[in-house]
Amino acid sequence: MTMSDRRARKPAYTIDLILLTAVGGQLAVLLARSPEGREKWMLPWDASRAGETMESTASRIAKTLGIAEPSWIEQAGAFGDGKRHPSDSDVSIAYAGLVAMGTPSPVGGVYAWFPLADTPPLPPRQRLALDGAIEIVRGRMDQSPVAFKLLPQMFTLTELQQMYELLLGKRLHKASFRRALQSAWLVEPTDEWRSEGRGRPAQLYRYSPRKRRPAQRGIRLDLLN
Amino acid sequence: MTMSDRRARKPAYTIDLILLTAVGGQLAVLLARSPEGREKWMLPWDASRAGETMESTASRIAKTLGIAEPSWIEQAGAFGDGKRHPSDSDVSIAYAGLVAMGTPSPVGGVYAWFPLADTPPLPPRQRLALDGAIEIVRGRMDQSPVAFKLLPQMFTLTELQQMYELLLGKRLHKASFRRALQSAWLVEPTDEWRSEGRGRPAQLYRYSPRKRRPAQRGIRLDLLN
DNA sequence: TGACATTAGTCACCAGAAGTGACTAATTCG
DNA sequence: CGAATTAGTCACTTCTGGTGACTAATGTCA
Repeated sequence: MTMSDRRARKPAYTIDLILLTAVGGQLAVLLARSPEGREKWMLPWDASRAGETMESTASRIAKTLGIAEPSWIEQAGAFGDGKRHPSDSDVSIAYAGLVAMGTPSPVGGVYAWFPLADTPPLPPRQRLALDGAIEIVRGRMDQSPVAFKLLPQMFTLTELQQMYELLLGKRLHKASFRRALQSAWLVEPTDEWRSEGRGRPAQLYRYSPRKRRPAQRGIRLDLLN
Repeated sequence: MTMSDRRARKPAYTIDLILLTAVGGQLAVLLARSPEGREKWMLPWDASRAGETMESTASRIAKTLGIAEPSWIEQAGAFGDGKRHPSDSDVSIAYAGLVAMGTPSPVGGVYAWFPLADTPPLPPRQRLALDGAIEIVRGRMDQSPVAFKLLPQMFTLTELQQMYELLLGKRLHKASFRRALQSAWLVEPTDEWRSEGRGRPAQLYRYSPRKRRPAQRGIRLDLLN
């Protein structure tokens, strides 16, 4: 079953895919034009096929969008509660996926990236799924190398910092950021440099985490507020 | 539909409830005796009824267990992927709930608290749900007052510290813990004291978070390891 | 009754982490 | 060549958390 023959029968549950990338200094989500109206949009979705895991369904959906394998994928929750959805399913399982910026995207008028600040109205259940997925991604920053998965394999430290600033929604100090990066052993320098117009060229790094001590850190009760 | 007439028809999806509490210095989960065998156990579950949200279904299940409203509840993910489940549903949505220690529990031989380290075999899909729920609860410690929801309304700071130690799986230093607690403005002292046998009596506190500045803290890249 | 054990609560010191501004380095542009 | 621009580092300060030792208030028991 694909999105186009979604009226065939009522599926038990469907998979919603929230693909995120960074474009123009903003997070953006991939939406599909709804067959129901010229200017109606929705999250890509489909029902699971026999023998598929939920995550492999999400991957398959990504593939049909012309996106190669997302660089990261994770379940973002189950949504239902009577909210409307393009499928007639009672419940949909949302998967959040990240796509490295600069990945060649589907052209055509069927799919398009929308900056998060400027998304069109969505079916109510998908709106919840999208908001939940963003929260998941932002919340995973500390546990998962989310920022790296939004960048190409090689990147400058300034690009990495800008990605963190984008996800955190606040400016970071250059020296602090690099010091933290250093002590976390997350990146290794390559021998390539990139000259971006004016200014001193920047060294390119790649993500290459090293095993370390279990990061014996203190309690952070202050985050509870 | 209840657990006992679960063969009536195949539900689209079911709700699994993972109720956790602290007993004897350990986290424990509430399991129900399976009708299929004397010594078979399972997570409490049920199908959603018409007009119910998924979360209210979870609350209702808790109520049928003789547990008053859990002090905290949150979705812990959707599980399916062909793993077996007492229901025949394709997918189950897991909800994690916390019960304050000392809450009167269902007697009878149908329900029982099992320390996490000593749980009986569970249906495969429920095993995943349980593990996922524990991870969720442990991971929410920084964002949610999870530890407080496992304690009665009034508690000593030593009890609170022990609860954090239980959830974190490591010892904390008394002075550090209290300093962090102080600067987080999470508790307020009552004018009651509790004498626990020998030793100086301890002052009782209650959870009473005050709004504060958004805790403008640094980046924690070290957690990525 | 008075020393001792036990638990609560606090203090002061120290080490390490993060905030910050200023500095040097390497490039383009005019 | 000099100004502008971006990369990269340094040193100083501030703050947070780790730690052991201290005082306080109770019960226990010789």
